[in-house]
Amino acid sequence: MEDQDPPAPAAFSPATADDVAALAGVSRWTVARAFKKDASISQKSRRKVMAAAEKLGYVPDLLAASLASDRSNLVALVLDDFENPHKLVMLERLTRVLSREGMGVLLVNMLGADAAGALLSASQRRVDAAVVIGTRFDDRLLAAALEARRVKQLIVFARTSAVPNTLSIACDDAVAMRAIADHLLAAGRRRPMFVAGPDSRSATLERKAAFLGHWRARTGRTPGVIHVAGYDAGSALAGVAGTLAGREGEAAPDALVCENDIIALGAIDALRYRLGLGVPERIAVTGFDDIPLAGAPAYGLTTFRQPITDMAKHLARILGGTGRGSVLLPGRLVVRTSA
Amino acid sequence: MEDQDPPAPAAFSPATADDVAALAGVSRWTVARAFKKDASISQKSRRKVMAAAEKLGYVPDLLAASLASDRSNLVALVLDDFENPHKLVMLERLTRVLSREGMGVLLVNMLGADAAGALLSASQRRVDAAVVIGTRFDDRLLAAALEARRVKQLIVFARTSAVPNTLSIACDDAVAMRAIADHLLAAGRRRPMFVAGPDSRSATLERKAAFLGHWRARTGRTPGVIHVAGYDAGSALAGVAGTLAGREGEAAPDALVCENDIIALGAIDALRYRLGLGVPERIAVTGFDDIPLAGAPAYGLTTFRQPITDMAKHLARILGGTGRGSVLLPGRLVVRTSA
DNA sequence: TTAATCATTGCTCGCGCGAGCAAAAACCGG
DNA sequence: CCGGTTTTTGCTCGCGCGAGCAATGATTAA
Repeated sequence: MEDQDPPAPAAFSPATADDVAALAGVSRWTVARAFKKDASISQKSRRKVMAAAEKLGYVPDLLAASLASDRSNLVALVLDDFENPHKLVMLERLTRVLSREGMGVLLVNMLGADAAGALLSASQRRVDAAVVIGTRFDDRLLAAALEARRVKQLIVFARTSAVPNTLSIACDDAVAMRAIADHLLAAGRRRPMFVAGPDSRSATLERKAAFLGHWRARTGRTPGVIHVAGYDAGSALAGVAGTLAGREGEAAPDALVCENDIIALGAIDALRYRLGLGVPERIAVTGFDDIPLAGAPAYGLTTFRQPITDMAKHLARILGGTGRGSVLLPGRLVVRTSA
Repeated sequence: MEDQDPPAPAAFSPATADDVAALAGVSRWTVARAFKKDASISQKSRRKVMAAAEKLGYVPDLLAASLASDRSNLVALVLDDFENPHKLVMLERLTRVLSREGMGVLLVNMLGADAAGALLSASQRRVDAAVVIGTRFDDRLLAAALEARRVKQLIVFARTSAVPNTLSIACDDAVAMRAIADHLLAAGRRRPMFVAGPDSRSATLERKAAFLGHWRARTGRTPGVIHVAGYDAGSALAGVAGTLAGREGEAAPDALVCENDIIALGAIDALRYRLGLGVPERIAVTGFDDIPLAGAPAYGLTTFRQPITDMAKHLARILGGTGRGSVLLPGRLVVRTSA
């Protein structure tokens, strides 16, 4: 007797719908219907099926289902920036909302802006849609990639998009930047500068354009711009410190409007620890995104919060069939101590 | 003539191996071989096939391949904590390394510690393995979930695991905490406290145990412990401020050893902005993970960096078939100004 | 030149399920 | 109890590909 080994779990082969059907005494398709909402099936058979399924530990195989139908209930989330903690917040919301709708999330790292490769690997898994969440990627790059490898649907998240055949779900940057500009004006700031990331050619200059445009409209003057070398705090620190070193009086800004929170934190550090300028006494600083650390007392960053949950819900609606076009959702200015 | 509309891209149906085979004048299986490394195929046919594939924009359908074989080349990454930016670093490394090996990443949000649900949705997509990256999840929970829904392989990442049939890839916490303790001792600190997260029952107490044990071994005294309410900076701030308020002299610690960087940042803020205690003059603070912001001048956090890339590579090796057991990789103490 | 050997190619069968329709069963008023 | 409905159930076919073997052609030793 060799009853020593436990029933080798490695050799276990999961139950199929046929197994359940046999046990429940119905056909395979009745089993399928039992697992489908709004299916035409009697309470009695559904109960029978569910009992049998429970006993066998059966769950429908989504892979086979994807192959048979042409929906995979899988969406690719394509990311090109893992330095901004705000991306993590987005991932959390998106995975939460999408999984509640029964959709899976394929996370794709868009290394070195290889949009084509990213969308390719997504399409190989038959994703229902690819959602691009990024700052660096270029619209033209995306358009080309979209043309070459057809993902059924391309959705640009947290940014507007000029790519045709593309939906965009974003927060209204123009409104946001106006709110920031008005807040600074109301606080008596008169010589702001905009601190942007390196990708001057990409669509992230939307915030920049909105801010500069609104400020000019209200004051007649166009603020200067600092481009830092990367979307990380270190680059922002170096860039801001380098640009502002030695500026005094009217040549020095009295506010820095930053493209996002990470850059803003770097800017604050540059002002305080490199230039010895008080924030907000001498220079006000604003960010964008409201990352978790923005609220830390060390920074107290005044920033703008995007309605991520609403955006995620809208995405789910689009993927679910309800919900139609691109949207621009309103966000909210979060005033803290930095401005 | 209605050549006005471009060939509707929506109706486009991707080429299959059969299409390529027809165009190249070979059989479907020769096409498959052309796309497989180390397959038995002549140079000539491979070139023919590749040319035809290029022309049709064919790429193998991984979904169908997964169904036919029993490898999906899909790995579930199960996360239960999206507040720690370090998780984003891990995601970046893991997606990068795994995608280079041809594996896809399914991101699963383990909401409310629902390990069973998370593993279930992973298994429904036939993942080759589920990689759990978390702080909150409980080993028993995991064991139960593993039992119920068999994922072929369960791998615990960045933590050791006592669950049977499980592999673990982690940094050696014991060595790490010893390094931190020794560093503090060398700097003359004598009354440290450990700042831990809320999950006293979970396996994250490994770091705590390692630190307390080593400190006791070297000094004969057991440091106190502060449990904060959550793994976020706000909770850490509140918890540390609340616990230390009013302590003076010998009753006050001269060092706070924190379970991770997020808690450490909250602790620093508590000391500086609530208690008015200088860091590191009055109290030294250490963290764990070396998140990007740890190096910001506002904090200058002394911390411990895990070898994420090596850990990811080891994971890829395990999934690829080479690479066998659990590992404990060495990390590195990063000394900055906070301790 | 012939049989043996090897590289290369083709094929049968099935992975687990869904769409869409046909068959069966249940229901209903007269 | 019957024809007409409506609900419920079953079935054929195929999604795109892989495992593993059989067949084909190429190559070599005898």
